[in-house]
Amino acid sequence: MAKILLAEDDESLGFMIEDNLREAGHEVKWCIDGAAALSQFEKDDFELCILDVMMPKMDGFELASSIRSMDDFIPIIFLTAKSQEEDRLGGFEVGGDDYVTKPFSMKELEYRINVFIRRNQPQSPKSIHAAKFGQSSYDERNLIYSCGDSSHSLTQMEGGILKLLIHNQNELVKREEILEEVWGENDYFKGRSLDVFITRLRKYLKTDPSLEIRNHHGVGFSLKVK
Amino acid sequence: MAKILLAEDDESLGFMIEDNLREAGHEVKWCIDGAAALSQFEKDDFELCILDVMMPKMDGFELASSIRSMDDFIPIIFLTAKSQEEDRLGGFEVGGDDYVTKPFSMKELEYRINVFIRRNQPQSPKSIHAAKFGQSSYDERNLIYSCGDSSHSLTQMEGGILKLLIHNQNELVKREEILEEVWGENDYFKGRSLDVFITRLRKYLKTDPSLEIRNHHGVGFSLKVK
DNA sequence: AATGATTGTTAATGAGTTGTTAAACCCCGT
DNA sequence: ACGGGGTTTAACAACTCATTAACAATCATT
Repeated sequence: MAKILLAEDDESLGFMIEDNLREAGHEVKWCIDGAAALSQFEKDDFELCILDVMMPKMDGFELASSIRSMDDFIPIIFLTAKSQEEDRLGGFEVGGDDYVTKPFSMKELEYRINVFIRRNQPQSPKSIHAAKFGQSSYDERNLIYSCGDSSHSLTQMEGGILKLLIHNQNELVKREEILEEVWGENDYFKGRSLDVFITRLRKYLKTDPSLEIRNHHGVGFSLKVK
Repeated sequence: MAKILLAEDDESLGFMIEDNLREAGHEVKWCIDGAAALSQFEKDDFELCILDVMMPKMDGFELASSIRSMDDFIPIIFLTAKSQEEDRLGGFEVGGDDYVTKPFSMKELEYRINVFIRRNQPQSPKSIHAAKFGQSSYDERNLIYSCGDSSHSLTQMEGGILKLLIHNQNELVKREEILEEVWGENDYFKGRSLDVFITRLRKYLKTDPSLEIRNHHGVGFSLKVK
């Protein structure tokens, strides 16, 4: 499910965590101290870090800030024996995302891991993912544009373009960006197709007076939401 | 910073949280029970939810799963007085992302909020392309020059020249530099075009009295910012 | 101050881009 | 092969904006 870096000096605890996470379908690299974890992090690509705070050689906070300096985004979860607040806040200060206080159950740790994994996977297959904009909404998965009570189902191309525009609403999206994203290629005729679809989208969006697709001559389009 | 829905039935605690979050720059809607929070959520667009677990009419978990059925992504943080594990896990089960156990410090809550806000931001690294100069700003990506509340959309050439001048504000930019950068070639006629665009830019920039495009005879131009 | 070169400004031109409609094409299932 | 939905191409109208022209103002050099 995810590739996880685990830094934990307690042998039996570390082993148990590693084992449980493997069981849960994750790929785990367990390091016995902070220094080992750091060099492992540099060598390999992980999706999530679980760091014990109290460790020999390099503690969890130090390790976290080293990791943060390399990767601004990877989720970091601390394991801490102390429950004093200053320790927890210290963890957030060095760029941690969460902490679990010992003793903890594997179930809780797994839930916390899943929160971040879910967030890193932009689309979960089940979700409805209906983006709202203006007085309308667009369901990307089912390609349905709705305004008020009326709704209209879009084609692949229409939907792809609208999705891009919504994702960058009030922002200019370059012609080439759209062509690359929706068609995968950028030639003269695809460009003319794009214009055709823009016309169609404008027709659909006419039901919502707060929306407007603007052209920026020679550059691209933007979806203006009043 | 973020638009937050707060559901908390304890009056004094709710007020204090609302006040603190406002102080921290957030926009907060505080609801006194779960039912009120749910109808508020339906009416408005929030970026994050903070839900007390124990509430009259509709408890936090119930509320959370209603919210989840509408929005699969919005971060949900629970406030819980109980520290029993089954309660925490229940929170994750209905789609919660985090919980804070009472009593907690505002600092800790804010850190947790920030974790999720930070994670929700990275979709717009492009919109920050707005450079300020004088009392104005120029959004390079969207080719929009704004001064005060008025704004004007520029063409490619206008934008290219202005960008160069802003990047070298109060510095002399040679004619040939501009021609090379914007047109890719440097002949007599492109030079005359440049002069035309300088005129246009001067017209736009007239709204900002602290700005002036100066000519350096036989050399180039500079954007003077007082 | 006189001269020629450079720059400022405005307006006209025209090449190229976009908007729109309609027809042709293509793919898929029948 | 046929039909239907979706995409692409075609054709033309409408528009935008870079360029050019034409002339005025300014500057550098003498």
